[in-house]
Amino acid sequence: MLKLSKMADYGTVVMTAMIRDAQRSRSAPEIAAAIQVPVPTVSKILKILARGGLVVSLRGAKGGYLLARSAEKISLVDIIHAMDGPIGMTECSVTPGLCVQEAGCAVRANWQRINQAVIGVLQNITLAEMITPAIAVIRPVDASAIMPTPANRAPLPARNTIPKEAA
Amino acid sequence: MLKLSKMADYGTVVMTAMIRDAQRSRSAPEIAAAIQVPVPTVSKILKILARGGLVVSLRGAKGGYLLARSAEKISLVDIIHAMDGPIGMTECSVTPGLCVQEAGCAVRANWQRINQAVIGVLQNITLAEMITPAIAVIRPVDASAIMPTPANRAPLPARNTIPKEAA
DNA sequence: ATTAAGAGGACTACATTGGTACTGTTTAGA
DNA sequence: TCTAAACAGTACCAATGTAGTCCTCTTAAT
Repeated sequence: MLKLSKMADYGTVVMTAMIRDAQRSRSAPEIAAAIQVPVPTVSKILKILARGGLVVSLRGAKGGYLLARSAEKISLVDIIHAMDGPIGMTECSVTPGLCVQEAGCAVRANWQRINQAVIGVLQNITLAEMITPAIAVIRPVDASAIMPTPANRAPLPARNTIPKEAA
Repeated sequence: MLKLSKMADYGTVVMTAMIRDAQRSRSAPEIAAAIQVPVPTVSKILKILARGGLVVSLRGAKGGYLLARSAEKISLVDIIHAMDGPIGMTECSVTPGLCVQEAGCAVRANWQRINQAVIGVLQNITLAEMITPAIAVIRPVDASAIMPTPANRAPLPARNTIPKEAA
């Protein structure tokens, strides 16, 4: 379904929970309680985010986590990248040398551009914006694209085998 | 890693292989040979594409497949949607009612808009463009186009995808 | 009638994901 | 100095999803 992992999803949730009163450090159990997610899971997520440099950890008693920088300076790509790794629509556009026909493949180059466009969308959305009632602007995309959703159920032209499902 | 499935990837490859001489029907084995992918796999992909209305099948001896419409009129969302199902960054932005959390979840509404933006990028790229040396443009857009999505002010029951846990 | 081709499932093997547990390390405070 | 709270790292398991194959049935040209 082309969706990001639950962990990346949780990642944004965890981080949004840290925006308010951002200078106060919070323990994993506290955050877990706030967002209603099991403590071990939240703990795991925070560790990953910490490794990604998005949150800062304070060890020891009275320790906890803080956002590493202000929510306006954290983008969705940052979070997704930390939680899920690189964003790439196709394997070959991230890891070269997997495909026999890489050399003469125009498709691959195009996928790489598309990746950039998608990343662009995500890059321009900040953590801070995620808790606003409605994102002000989603900057880099293609306008005419937005319009309606797919609904492109093809008209099925000239075919010779239809009877079955007409029933 | 936020990537689309191999099947969707293959889907685009299969379809690009059908662009040249598009009015000639091709059998699954023929296409498989052209793109160097096992016949059963290509066959499966073509069946899915046919169900999605992107290719037309001709049964019987001398049968095969044809693009259902011109490559300029087939977009990447069409293909991805046919192969992978709906595009949604988070589960909750596609299937409501999965998450136990406070009602004022602005995050969810924002994910829905982001989805639209990503879909927008994909929708504006045609199959025909995928075989050009480089996509002409991925035109920049302004998000006001994205805003006018239907009822966002709906009573959001759930936050994100949080499985039933708080028993 | 024969045969090439697609349709539709069923099935298997594998990889990834989500979630948990355990052990160690750090540090505030009694 | 001792204790307890809290993070760090890793290993593990269960469930799910994906990729790929195969088999049988139907369709249609010759």
